[in-house]
Amino acid sequence: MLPNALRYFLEVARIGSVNGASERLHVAGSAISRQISALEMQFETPLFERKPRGMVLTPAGEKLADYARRAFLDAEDVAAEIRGRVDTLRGTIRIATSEGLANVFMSEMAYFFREKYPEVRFDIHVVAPPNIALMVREGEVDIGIAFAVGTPIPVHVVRRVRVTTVAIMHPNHPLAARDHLTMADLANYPVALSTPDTTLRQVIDMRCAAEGVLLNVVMVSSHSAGLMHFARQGGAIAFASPISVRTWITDGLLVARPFVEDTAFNRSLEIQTMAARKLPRLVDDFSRFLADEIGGQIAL
Amino acid sequence: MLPNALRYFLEVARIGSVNGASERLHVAGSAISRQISALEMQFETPLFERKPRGMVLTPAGEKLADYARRAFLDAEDVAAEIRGRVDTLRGTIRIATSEGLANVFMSEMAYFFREKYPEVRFDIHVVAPPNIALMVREGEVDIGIAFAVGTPIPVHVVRRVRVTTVAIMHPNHPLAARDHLTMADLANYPVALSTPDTTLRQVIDMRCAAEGVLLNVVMVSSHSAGLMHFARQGGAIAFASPISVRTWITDGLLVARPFVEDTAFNRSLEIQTMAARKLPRLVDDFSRFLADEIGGQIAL
DNA sequence: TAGGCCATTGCCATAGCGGCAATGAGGCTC
DNA sequence: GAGCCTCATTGCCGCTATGGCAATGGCCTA
Repeated sequence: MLPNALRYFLEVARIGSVNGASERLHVAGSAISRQISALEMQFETPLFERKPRGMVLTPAGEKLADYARRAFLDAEDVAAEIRGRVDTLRGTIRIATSEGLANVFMSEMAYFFREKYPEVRFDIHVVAPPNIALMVREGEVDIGIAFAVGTPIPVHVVRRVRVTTVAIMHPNHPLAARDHLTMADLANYPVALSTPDTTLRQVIDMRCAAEGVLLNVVMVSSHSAGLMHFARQGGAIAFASPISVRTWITDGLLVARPFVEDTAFNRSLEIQTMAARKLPRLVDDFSRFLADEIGGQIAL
Repeated sequence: MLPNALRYFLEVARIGSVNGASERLHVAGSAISRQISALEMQFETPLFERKPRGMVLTPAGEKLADYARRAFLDAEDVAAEIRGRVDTLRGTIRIATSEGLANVFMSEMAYFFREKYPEVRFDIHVVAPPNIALMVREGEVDIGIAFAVGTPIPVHVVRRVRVTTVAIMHPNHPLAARDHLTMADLANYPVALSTPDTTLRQVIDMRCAAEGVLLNVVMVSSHSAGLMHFARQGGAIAFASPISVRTWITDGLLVARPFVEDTAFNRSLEIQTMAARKLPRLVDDFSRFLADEIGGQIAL
């Protein structure tokens, strides 16, 4: 459907070397090298920088790669459509998100969406937050759901919503009686934190630094669901965004207490799709559905 | 850049015959026929209906053609971008519109837009109204500006605005003293109409029929600018939408008087782009600019 | 019924593509 | 600092796929 040159080019961009792409594509490296040269001739500019350890895209190459990725995804969708499959309401939605969001939030969203589209299948990739936008950009997933991080990956943000951070605790916890908390309030109680590479941890650290508070950290985990269960058993106070724990709160298993002065140190939740990509009908519907849902939750 | 098969396919779709495409592309008809067969093999479905007088797309073929057109335009844009030309603010915007809109409205819009982007060039195609959406769809122009007609051409409508119809006359015309008019008011004066294939004429005819009024028609022309000048000289009352005559009104050369009960028999002005196409930066800017402008004029 | 326009098919030449092996450039290690 | 390893690139060769030409058969029109 699309010329091999573009396929090779894209694979080299992904893998970072001709030989690597050669193995993966089962095509001789020479052939790949030639096709890329041809493209560079055609555009009259180098598409890769030749580094000693492989090849990395030049700015021009980035542009072409963006185009090629779009074109391939688009072609796939069209082919599926023409073949009669996946016309509107059945199909797979590929999502990349972080562990904290995959747990409650994505489960809920998937559940509700499937009430409208029972034939939908979800492929949920739980990956490190900085990789989410990358996967969206490379077309490995259709939708990324992530807390915005200072990275300027050029993806399309369908919606961005500021979410607060709340303290999560057992319903009988002494602080559960309070309406609002400060970091200083927590200093006397054990807390459970996520690892420093998470956005959640970063806002908590910033807040502590700002208030000059040293927390009594009894658990650090990269698995937020584990932290929540730990808090549920009364072991510590944990932290989360409201949407990450919604059902647990409404079920009364945990209580969430907001912090005073909640405007600072908040995160932005983003729904991301590939820039300029024509989304398949189903994916588009889901992205709108998500946008509506988190739009409604912005008030909490 | 893209496979020849798609180029051939698209040309056959455009022209409607293999032989026609053969001449145009300087490629043997047999080669074209083969490539199309190959595509049909690949998709396991016919893309054309073979009629005695040529070939017309099947629904599956339509889908593929839409894709191919997008891909080619997109590829062109990317190529231009990579080559360094047309990065952001210089370039050509191709527009299809009707004669009535090309006259005052497009001139104004182009003029104002060029104040922000002095390097812009406009290619304005004045065509019969039903062809505007077709040209947009086939990618022959970037933007279509047209009054909505009951045709279900699948293009993307950036904005749709209901526009009223007003009577246009010399400032000294007796009816210029009135605030609002009915069709019956006009019956005693000579009027100038556009040809029956225009949307403007259609709403006027409908309005006359509804009110049971027979107009004193002294001129019919397919050239709306001529009708306006005729009105300006006092020869007759003409008709237009407010945006089509704006500068003439503000300059005091003509006066426009609205009709009572203006909700019925109005037209919708549409700004159209190719469905699901990634617009070049400049074109996108202009479409937003237009949308803002006509959005602001909806009140008139 | 003859002629014209249409797409398709068979046959052939060739340009383009991919495989293999050699070359050369640039780090890494001992 | 010498040898080795990992790269990408180039020359050569075989093959596939593509395009040109001419012939065929279907369908409509004069």
